[in-house]
Amino acid sequence: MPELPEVETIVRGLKPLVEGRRVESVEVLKGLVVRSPIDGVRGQTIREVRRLGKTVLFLSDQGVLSVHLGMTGKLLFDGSLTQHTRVIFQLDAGVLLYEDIRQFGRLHFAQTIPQHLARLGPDALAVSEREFLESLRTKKGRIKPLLLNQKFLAGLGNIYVDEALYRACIHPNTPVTAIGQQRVRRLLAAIQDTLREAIECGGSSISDYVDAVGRKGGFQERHRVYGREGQPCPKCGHAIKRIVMAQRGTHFCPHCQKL
DNA sequence: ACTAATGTTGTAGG
DNA sequence: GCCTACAACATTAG
Repeated sequence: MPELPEVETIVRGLKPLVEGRRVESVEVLKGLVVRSPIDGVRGQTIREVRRLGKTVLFLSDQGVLSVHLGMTGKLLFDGSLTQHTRVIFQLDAGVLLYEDIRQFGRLHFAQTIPQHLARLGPDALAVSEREFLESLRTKKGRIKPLLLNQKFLAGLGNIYVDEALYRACIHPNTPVTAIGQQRVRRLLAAIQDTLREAIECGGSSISDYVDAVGRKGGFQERHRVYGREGQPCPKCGHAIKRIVMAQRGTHFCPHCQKL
């Protein structure tokens, strides 16, 4: 799915298309992704589209529609219906489709920003060095699972954690207590550089990610470790290794990222 | 047939 | 409470 750069790309694409538009009707074709009623958006004018971590928020005067894309969720403006179209939002100009093959995504409508989103950590792009350092200092365990934890930092997923750790020369299994202040600073810089570059490229299209108008991203061509098992490290030429950590495929260079 | 896939959450055990 | 591993959710692709 959509991690921070992909969601950011979707939001930037949607903004000029749906802000100011009125939702004329909502049709739920298959309800698995909708766990609480979203009829409340009908008749609402979308004032703002915003990203919160990996969630897309549609703000109106009466409430908030939140869309988490799970692994295969898509928000498509003026797309055509497929067998995986789950929700149709008819707007006064154009149509917004929610599509989701695996249906791990979730849509909610509420008066205010939902509770579960209030528990998110600071946004990975916006967090200050001081906040990151102080929060990390109180944590235990290994660095990769910590970076995947949205309550610690919102926005990173499996691709960008591997890419950021590679750039910071930190082994994914490193105990967080073993990372000194300088290296923590370098890690945050690596995280934010990676995210900014990925946004510039329109995100990573690994399997089926596309933005709001159906365009693929380009950052997958710049991945240095993710999905590159056995291929040479761009820095030292050693073969990229793949292990399983935190139940996720984990890619790193055993020479550049030592424990 | 088996495995892995951009994510989150609940449960159990240390 | 914090941390880890595992299963579950549902579908597709190699």
